[in-house]
Amino acid sequence: MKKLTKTGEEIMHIIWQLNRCTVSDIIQQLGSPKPPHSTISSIVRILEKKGFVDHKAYGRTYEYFPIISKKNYGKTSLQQLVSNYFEGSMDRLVSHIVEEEKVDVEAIKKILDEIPDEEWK
Amino acid sequence: MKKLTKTGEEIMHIIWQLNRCTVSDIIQQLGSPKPPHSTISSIVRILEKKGFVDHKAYGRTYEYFPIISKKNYGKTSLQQLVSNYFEGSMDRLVSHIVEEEKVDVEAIKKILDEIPDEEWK
DNA sequence: GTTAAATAACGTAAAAATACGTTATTATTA
DNA sequence: TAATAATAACGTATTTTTACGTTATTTAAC
Repeated sequence: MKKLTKTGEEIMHIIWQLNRCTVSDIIQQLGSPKPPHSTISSIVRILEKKGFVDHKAYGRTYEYFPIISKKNYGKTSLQQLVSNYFEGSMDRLVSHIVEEEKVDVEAIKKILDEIPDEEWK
Repeated sequence: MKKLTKTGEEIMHIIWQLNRCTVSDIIQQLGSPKPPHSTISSIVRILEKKGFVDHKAYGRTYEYFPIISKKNYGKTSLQQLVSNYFEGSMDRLVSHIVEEEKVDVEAIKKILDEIPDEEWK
């Protein structure tokens, strides 16, 4: 799976949220100053070329929709991060989170307890 | 902190590992077919421009070294990932890891138990 | 209906990343 | 030491990303 660039990722988040949207819909979500329509248009076209979105034409207007889900992209990114910065070990990542990210151990234990048995692998 | 591109990141990993190195040192670490010296040279120069490495000149040769640590970059990347794909919550990330990444709950509990008290925040 | 404003995608300019040829200097060898 | 090979950074060509101007179509207003 190709990697999103900074701007591409920003726009993808909006597309993921709206699910099906035109370029104008995307611009509406962006804060001021609003970029020109053409700017967002070309970013979306590149996202399509890279395989992140596809479109359906309604008359002259394109409605874009994601073909790679946010969940899927996030999952892949996580795996890549772990592979690159945590020796490929999710265990190490968890250690890091507890030791460096100020996440309370008890909170995590509680999370673990809330997970139904069937998902325990 | 600027984001590494795919190639940039690949080279950074080698620089992190070697710690101080010339362009030739980097090429030596790369598998065949070896890219031209000039290719790696320009990637490293861009890494320097972006603030990931700096260099010290020894005669005509530059010795490069990281000025952003692997640990630091990984940490920042993790935070960004969590912010973008796990609602900014490390807790949610941990849930995901347990539920979707086939990491055994008992293994994590063991990790938690091994962390000394002082680090429990 | 005709004009004006809004909105569409397209093409392309500008900037950044990728990739290498070229040239200069250093090291090797005969 | 002269010729050759190896190795350096630099400059630049190519591709990709970023960003908009332009033109065409649609919608709104009169």
